[in-house]
Amino acid sequence: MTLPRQVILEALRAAETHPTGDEVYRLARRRLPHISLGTVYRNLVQLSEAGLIRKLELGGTARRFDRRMAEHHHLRCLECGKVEDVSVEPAVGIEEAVEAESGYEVVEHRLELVGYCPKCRRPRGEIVPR
Amino acid sequence: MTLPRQVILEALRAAETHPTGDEVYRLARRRLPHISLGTVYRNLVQLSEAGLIRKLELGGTARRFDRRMAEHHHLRCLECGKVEDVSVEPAVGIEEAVEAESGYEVVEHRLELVGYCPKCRRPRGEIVPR
DNA sequence: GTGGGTGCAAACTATTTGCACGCAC
DNA sequence: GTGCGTGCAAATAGTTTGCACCCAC
Repeated sequence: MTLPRQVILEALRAAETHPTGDEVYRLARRRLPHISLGTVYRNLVQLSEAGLIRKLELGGTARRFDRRMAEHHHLRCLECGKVEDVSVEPAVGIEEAVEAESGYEVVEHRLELVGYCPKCRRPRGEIVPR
Repeated sequence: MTLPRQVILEALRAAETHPTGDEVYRLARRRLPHISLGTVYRNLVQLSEAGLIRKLELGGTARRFDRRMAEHHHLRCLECGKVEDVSVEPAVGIEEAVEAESGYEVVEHRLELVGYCPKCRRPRGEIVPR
């Protein structure tokens, strides 16, 4: 556990959000101004392989990283890009059901809800094509 | 509806899979050898905005496109990258539940299962770290 | 002749990788 | 001195965009 790795892990754990690699880089640079983007990505991969953080693959272009390890799901705002956790677990038994149907060995499932967060919601009745 | 657009749409509709932009490009080039990647992407965006195809944002690096417009979910093989449709709908009422909990306006939800397809599954009992 | 669509190439975003160096052991 | 981790920069993957041209109207 080197210093850059420590800083990256703490930055991620302190973050309210689910930062992208680039955001982690910016956070880490506050404490280590000379840290490189390569180091950040290498450590994010390593930390997620070590089971200390979780690598998310949600919609949108960038990957995000999550300090929570427990199984949970995500809610993403289409306007500001913020990603929040959702506590509901609606898909109990889904993996087994799909295994039986498809012949796949199902490892994991991911549920992502997308919409507009309270701040970015349009006032009622206003219809804006997006 | 120009010829390239027609070819792209038909390529996608004929495809068994959920091709990435690049795969659509390769398929389209069979009939239009001089078509450009830019044209393919522009038309994929346009077709999805016109509601003729669906743009998927699943895990993994590339975006995929889907000829099916009805709401459904996906099963992705971690080994060969293939993406199949899943017919189960386990998340009835989830959008409303999450709206009530979070204050978001939920537009859509996406469920993705990941695992290993019948071809890529390891034989029983063999434990291979991946 | 105007406008949308095209091919080509360059730009762009997010991520990964090659390489030389440096520090801990 | 060996080896892992680092900073830097270049490479890569996937997608988007600028530009000049062409063709239908």
